[in-house]
Amino acid sequence: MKKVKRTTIYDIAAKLGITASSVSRALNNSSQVNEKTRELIIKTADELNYKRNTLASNLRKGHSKTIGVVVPRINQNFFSNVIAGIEETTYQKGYNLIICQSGEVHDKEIQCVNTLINQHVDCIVISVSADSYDYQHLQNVLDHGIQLIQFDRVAEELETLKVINDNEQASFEAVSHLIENGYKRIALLEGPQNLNIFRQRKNGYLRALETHKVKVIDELVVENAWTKELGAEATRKLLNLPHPPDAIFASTSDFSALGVLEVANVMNIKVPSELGICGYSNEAFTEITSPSITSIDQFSVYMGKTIGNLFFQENANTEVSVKPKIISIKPELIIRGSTAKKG
Amino acid sequence: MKKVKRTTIYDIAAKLGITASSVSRALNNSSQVNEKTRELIIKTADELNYKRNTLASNLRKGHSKTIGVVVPRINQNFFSNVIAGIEETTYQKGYNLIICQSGEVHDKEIQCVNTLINQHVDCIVISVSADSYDYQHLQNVLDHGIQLIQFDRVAEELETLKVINDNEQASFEAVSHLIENGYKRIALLEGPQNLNIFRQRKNGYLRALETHKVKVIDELVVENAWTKELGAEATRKLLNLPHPPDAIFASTSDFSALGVLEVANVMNIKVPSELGICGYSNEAFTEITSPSITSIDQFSVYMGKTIGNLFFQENANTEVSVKPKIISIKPELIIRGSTAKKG
DNA sequence: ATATTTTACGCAATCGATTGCAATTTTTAT
DNA sequence: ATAAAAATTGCAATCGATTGCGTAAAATAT
Repeated sequence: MKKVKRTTIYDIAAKLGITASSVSRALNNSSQVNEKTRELIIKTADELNYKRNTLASNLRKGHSKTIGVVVPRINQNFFSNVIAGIEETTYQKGYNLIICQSGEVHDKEIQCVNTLINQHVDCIVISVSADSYDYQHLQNVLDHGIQLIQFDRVAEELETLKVINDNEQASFEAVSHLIENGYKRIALLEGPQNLNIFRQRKNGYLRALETHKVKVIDELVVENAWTKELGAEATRKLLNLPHPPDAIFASTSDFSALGVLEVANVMNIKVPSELGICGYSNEAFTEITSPSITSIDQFSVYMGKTIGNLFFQENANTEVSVKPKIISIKPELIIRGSTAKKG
Repeated sequence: MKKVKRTTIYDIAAKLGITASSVSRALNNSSQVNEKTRELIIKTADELNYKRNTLASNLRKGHSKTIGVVVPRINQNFFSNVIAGIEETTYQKGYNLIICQSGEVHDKEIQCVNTLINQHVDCIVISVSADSYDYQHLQNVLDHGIQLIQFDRVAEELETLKVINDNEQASFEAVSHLIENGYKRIALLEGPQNLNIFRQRKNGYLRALETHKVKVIDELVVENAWTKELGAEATRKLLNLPHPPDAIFASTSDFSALGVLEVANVMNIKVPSELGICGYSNEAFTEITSPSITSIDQFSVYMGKTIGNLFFQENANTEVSVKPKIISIKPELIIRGSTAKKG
């Protein structure tokens, strides 16, 4: 099964007693080939089970019709949804996706990016890993004339196309919602502050407090409560405080929020009457916990589609691109049982 | 930003007054190049920010170091996990993944496969879509000398490498578990029977009944209860039967099982005392419903890793491959609250 | 110092498809 | 029937890297 000689345009040409040029032209719908010979060529190509060698074609044409995607983890809901969205829009235009996962490790992220540059991808779509500390590798992408689109977690200082959520506003609305529902002492579980998204979410939290003239209490802000376990741990500490919070905004993820809920259950603290909980991401499970968890939907598949469309739109521009475009998608607060103090 | 001329081995050669051959050899760690010139070459390559053109390299070498993956949906837990597993094992050997989603549509699946053949991928990994009715396109992959690995949903009649779950055994154990826990009338929600996995699961169900001398009741077997909604609908019908079941095995998915649970709640039927529920896939949420749902873990990430390893293992064999290998992974029954009749 | 083996490097073809330009054939105009 | 224009097709270079073969240079042996 190894050494199968695949048929090339030369084979077709030979069989028909013509040149590979004509075959190539026929197969590419060039107008400069006779209709009858085209039909003949296509027929024999079919007979010989010809499949174009995209490698050769791309090498000659100088592009790969391929888009590289780098995400921390493929099998994380948000990312797999974004990827699905990208795939959907790009596939129909004949583009393929090469997927890499950085595993939240900066060095692997660099490796991935380099591989993609080697592959001559036409565009790299990336959401940086949590421990990224410098962005030389991304600058390098630009230097190689490769389109770069950052999404969600972005290096703000780099002038590239960006597709992001308006995290600040979403957080603002979530916390405002908590305040308006009568919660007074709202804790924040925050993520690594080197990532823009977590900074923004914190800002939204702070702005909401300020707007509603609620004092910020430092001990209610917990760093790096990222996972369910860390969320649970943070919650235990918070609820054992002399002045415990009456609501927790798990700005890091719904998993974290789930940790909060489980600890509340164990400690026999009633949600939502004694403790309000709001998560982030609108994972499927938020709907089926009891009570269900208020969360924020990021429209991840739509985000993916937006990325795909942005790429084509920018590519259509033969002009020098205008200033780096930033598309911000407004997330939606999904109100559920876990924040229904009044109700 | 468009027309960036990338540096090639010729540029490096020119700058150093040597030939591209030597540059190529140096960069490929060939032994037939002087150590000092190699260092010099690598140094200048670095200075000029050289990145190998993988297209050219692969064209010449006759392979692409790329593996194509076709799944119904990327953003379905099981599949994204398998993909993550494949990526992990293949990435470290320098292979890239091209991902396509068939969207459960046969024609798109064919398109995807053809694209991948064009791309000269070294291997195609596929889980066929639900409405696949013929497998000419897969035969075609083989005819082009491309390694083909089917997983989970496979065309059994095709002699290819396969990595599957032992669905039959898993189902058998799940249903046996229900019987042993005292459930007498066990309904089955089954999936499209053109897919091997659902046939096997049904077989396991039947074998369990037979083994425990329980009579099969036709009206308790419901076709195509695939999604949460369909699961719910089927449940409504089942529970309104003159002789309703006292357990439902949602062999299609945990989502279906979730539909069952929700309907049971609405109808005020107590789970697990009045109705046992078992799902399939061990989705994250099965753990957090109340009661939590008994399910079957498929070890999806591990499955992905197995696929990756199988590819390399087969590729190492320069010999003609032995008879098509089938690797079966034993799923694990995860017993939770929804089937604890006795407890 | 000469012969022989190694080592290092260059030459040129190759992978398969594309494309500018030239050559030929066909069509249309005169 | 002849000239001019248009439509087809062929020729040959090109994309960038790799590699078999040959030769020059260096290292080793005699």
